[in-house]
Amino acid sequence: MIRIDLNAPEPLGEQIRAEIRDAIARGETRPGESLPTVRQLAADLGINLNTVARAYRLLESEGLVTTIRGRGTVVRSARETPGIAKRSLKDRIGRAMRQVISDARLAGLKRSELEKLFAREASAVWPKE
Amino acid sequence: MIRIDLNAPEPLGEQIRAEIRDAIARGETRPGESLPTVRQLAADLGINLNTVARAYRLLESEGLVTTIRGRGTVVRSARETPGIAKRSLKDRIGRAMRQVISDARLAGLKRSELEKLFAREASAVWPKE
DNA sequence: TCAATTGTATCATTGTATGATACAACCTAG
DNA sequence: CTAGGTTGTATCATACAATGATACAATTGA
Repeated sequence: MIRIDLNAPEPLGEQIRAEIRDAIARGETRPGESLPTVRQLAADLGINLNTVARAYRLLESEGLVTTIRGRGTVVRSARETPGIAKRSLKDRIGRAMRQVISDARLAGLKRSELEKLFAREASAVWPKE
Repeated sequence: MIRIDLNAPEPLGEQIRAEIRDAIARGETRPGESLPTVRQLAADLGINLNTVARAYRLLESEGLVTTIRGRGTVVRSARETPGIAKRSLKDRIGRAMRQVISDARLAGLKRSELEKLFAREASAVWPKE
């Protein structure tokens, strides 16, 4: 179940992409499972079908889904890890993490609160460890 | 010292804003300290002065800095916390955190790696605890 | 085969980001 | 007190990205 915020500053397509990426990372939608059709999801969200289609194509270019005209879009199974240098990867994640933490601090969150939040979300993504 | 990436997908103004927010949250730039002038920073970064000016105005609207024409822009002292409901606030931070974690997972980071990364960045923002 | 279903391509419209340029407020040397 | 320099601001133009309307193409299945 995908939800977006029509008034958010983030583009609709980006929101859709992020939601689906997240659902896949958490294992909520599993390999082989079909995503809603572009028309279906567009109707549900009240937006244009092209916006959904573009989000799906982004996900395909990331290797997360496979889409075939006439059949639909399906979550791919264990994708081959793309050959990105781990150095720059960690840098990118690190910058994003830093921004979230700075925001939390400026917003007045306590460190312990943020730690709890982090632990909860991390456990949702890595359930077993 | 503020650095931006001219090729990044994020808008230049947003990058500047984020960098300065971060520097303030970490205490690298302290209350009373002056930011570079719009022309100075624009020249350093090789961009238009308006882009810097707009970023500064965003920061002012957030209550992080005060700017006076003819004098410059200065980091504000302990700002009064804006009256945002803590509920929606935590939701917002939570969503951002979730996205970072999902990204890390899909990128192949191990949970332990991400935890180290989190701890490091958190300590930079809350040095004493 | 033919209709229904699915994604794709094309074009127009709107809004945002950035930049060029001119203006206004402030400060300080003299 | 005044002139010139310094600082931020306002206005306008342009480029690009995001979204949407509409028509097209590939696949499926009765």
